[in-house]
Amino acid sequence: MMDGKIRRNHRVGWTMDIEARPPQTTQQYVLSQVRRAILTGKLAPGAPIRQDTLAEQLGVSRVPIREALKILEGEGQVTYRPRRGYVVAELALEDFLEVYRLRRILEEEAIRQTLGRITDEDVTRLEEAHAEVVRSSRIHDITAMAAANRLFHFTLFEAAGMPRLLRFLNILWDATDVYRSRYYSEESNRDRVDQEHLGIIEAVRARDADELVRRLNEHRDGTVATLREFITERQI
Amino acid sequence: MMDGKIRRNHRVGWTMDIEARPPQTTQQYVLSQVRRAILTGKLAPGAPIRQDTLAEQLGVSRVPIREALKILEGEGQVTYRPRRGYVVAELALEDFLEVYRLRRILEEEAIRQTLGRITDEDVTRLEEAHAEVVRSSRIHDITAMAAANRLFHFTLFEAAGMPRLLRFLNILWDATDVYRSRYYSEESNRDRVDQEHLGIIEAVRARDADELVRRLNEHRDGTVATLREFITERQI
DNA sequence: AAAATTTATTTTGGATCCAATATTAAGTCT
DNA sequence: AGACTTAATATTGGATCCAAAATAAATTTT
Repeated sequence: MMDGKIRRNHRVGWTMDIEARPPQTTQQYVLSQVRRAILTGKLAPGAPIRQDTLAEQLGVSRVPIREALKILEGEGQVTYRPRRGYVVAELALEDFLEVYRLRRILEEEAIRQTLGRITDEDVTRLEEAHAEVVRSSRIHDITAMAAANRLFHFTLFEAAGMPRLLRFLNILWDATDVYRSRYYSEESNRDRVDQEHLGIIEAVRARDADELVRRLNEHRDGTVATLREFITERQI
Repeated sequence: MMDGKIRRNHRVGWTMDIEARPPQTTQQYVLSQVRRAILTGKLAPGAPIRQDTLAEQLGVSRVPIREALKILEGEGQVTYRPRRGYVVAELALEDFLEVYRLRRILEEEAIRQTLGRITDEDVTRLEEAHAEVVRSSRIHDITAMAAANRLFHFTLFEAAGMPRLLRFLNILWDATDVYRSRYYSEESNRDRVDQEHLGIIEAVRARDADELVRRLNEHRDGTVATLREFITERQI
């Protein structure tokens, strides 16, 4: 085992793309980095998370690592067994379907609440998010598209003004982030998303709740059908 | 500030009632104690949580405290602001209503799933839980009744076999634990609960999903109506 | 050689120490 | 006195150190 001194290298030169100014606290920095590592597959599902290794890689001590891992545990992104440590959570087909089933219910609730109180500003932000989705879709920037897509949907969810519901939805979306990115890597899927978003915006503009719910369900079911295959083939 | 050595007194003589054998790790111990403190009102909503003080009281260092608080933050039991520390979460009327609204939706989903796969053993456990509710209700043991009541409902939720849904429900129940205990301190409320549980069991036995959902909603709405007043008077 | 046992190594959990920020108190100026 | 500035204190965040448990490797036993 190594035990050289910590260099806190993330304050100086760090090569990764986003993460412009480092977060307020180190744990937040660690949290975002571990999130990214899981998302990009650097930390693969089922892989144990060695605190020492991670600490060394990020140039921090183990303390902020542990606190960040506790948060991820709460979100179900990692699983924890006392004295055994943390493991990147695996998503069986069953779990995947549960996530989408819960999303269907909770998103309908959020959406209906939103439609009753949505402002023109919200609609504008929705359209802007959509524009960004299209833009990043065109240039094949999967990461940007995933982020923009999330912003698109959460613009609607946030407007509901239900913090716990929002938190649950975030957790559910996080759980399948990896797979969603895969979905966007197919051009046909990207085009489909763009198209469906248009229909969603239309329903929002018309303040037609039932139609909106219908379109969102359709939108969601489309991804589920495709992603199902990714999951099952991973299982083999 | 004091800084005497830690005595780890929770291994030896600790006066509190439950918590027979101490949990595997200190953070688990801390977690359960802080939970209890919030539940009993020792840590009142809005009150800042001083890590040093808490550490001294529990006879541990601040490290497990911090990890436990991170979990509670994830559950929304405490709020956190970097460099400012943790505060016991306050539940405004709005939040309270959100919790029950989400419970209504999620519990219906859990229940319907459960009814399709429930075993006779589950029903037996449900009846046992009910018996325990009645027993503790009779002897005016509010804490025991709250625990038994929770077991009663979660026997149904667990049988659904949906881990994320179960976790969400736990979070929602935790958020209003304090108020539910108050509800049970009224004898008439306790009797009402016992009665309604009988109806619920009946619907489960008959495998009548719609009837079960209806009864559960009624059951829930009853508490909401009463608890609403507790909340509003606290707000003043 | 395979199983069981012992020893060595790794890894986690917790305690203590130190630095940085936030909060409070004291002092200064108008 | 009230507002502003500066010093003192309290509190959090992070690093390091140590003990206990788990895992891996080596040894012994059958």
